[in-house]
Amino acid sequence: MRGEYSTHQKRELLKFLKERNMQHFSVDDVVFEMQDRGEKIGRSTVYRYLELLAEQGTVRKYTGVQGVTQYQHVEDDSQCDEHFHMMCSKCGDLLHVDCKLMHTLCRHMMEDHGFQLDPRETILVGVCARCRAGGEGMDHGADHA
Amino acid sequence: MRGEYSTHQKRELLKFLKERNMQHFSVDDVVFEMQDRGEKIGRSTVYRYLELLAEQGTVRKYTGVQGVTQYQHVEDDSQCDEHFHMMCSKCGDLLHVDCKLMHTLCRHMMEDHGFQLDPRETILVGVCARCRAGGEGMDHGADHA
DNA sequence: TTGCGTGCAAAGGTTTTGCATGGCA
DNA sequence: TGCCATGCAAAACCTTTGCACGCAA
Repeated sequence: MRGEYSTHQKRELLKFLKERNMQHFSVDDVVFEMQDRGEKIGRSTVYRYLELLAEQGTVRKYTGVQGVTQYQHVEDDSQCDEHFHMMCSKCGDLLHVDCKLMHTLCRHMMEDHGFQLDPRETILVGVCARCRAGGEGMDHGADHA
Repeated sequence: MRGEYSTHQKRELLKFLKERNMQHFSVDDVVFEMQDRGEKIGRSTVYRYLELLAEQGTVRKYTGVQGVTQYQHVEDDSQCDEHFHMMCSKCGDLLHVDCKLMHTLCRHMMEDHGFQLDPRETILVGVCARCRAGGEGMDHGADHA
């Protein structure tokens, strides 16, 4: 059965995940961070373990900018039904929105449109306050005039 | 300058787009449909022309399931600032939500969270009424236990 | 005739898979 | 010892790009 053994790579990856709880990252982020730490871990292993954790529910997968998969460790996702995620199309940052209006929206979509919204999968897209202010990340997007 | 000539491939592709106005499709959908029709059009041409139209604003690009780009022809998008799109995670259908609450949400996100929501890019994910009723498309999703 | 448009093939990037080796229990 | 886990390389995929030829104006 998969995920049975406790190995060095798994422990290191779990450490990384806990340090970055609720943050989003790509497989490359993991690989390079591990390299910097002097830890040896293969790309396939990262893919495979993150996939396993995603199936178990402690990690979420999103398709981010340019089709690159973003992962996010979620220690306790009981609260996540209550809020949404926003992604900045400029800098790629993933943010959380804790807000009563989200709950209202969910109920409304169901009652008036028959659509059962999934807050875990839905990502609101737009531009974050920092990028609107002309801050960082302005070198990314703008792929449509 | 790009997009100057009127060619056979462009006319055929435009015909396809108009027949499927507001529907979503992938490059493969186009290629195979054209093949079935007996029309010859190269994959690169489809990519290039859709990209051009996306820049001009008559076509939208979304990153869909498994990182496959989905395109959508939008004859008149003046209304689209006012509504959102929902994607059913079961059958993959893209639906429109015309609803005052969306406008409220936009304003709220800006005023209370400093986030400038982009209704053209945002897709609400969930399960549509038909699939909830146990209808079609139930063979797709469920990629996480 | 000019130069944009097209199609093929190759390259580019991300993710998956096969297989031999290594390591946990 | 048995079998899962790992890492490498290769394959699979989608998308972009280079280049020679075709075709619209």
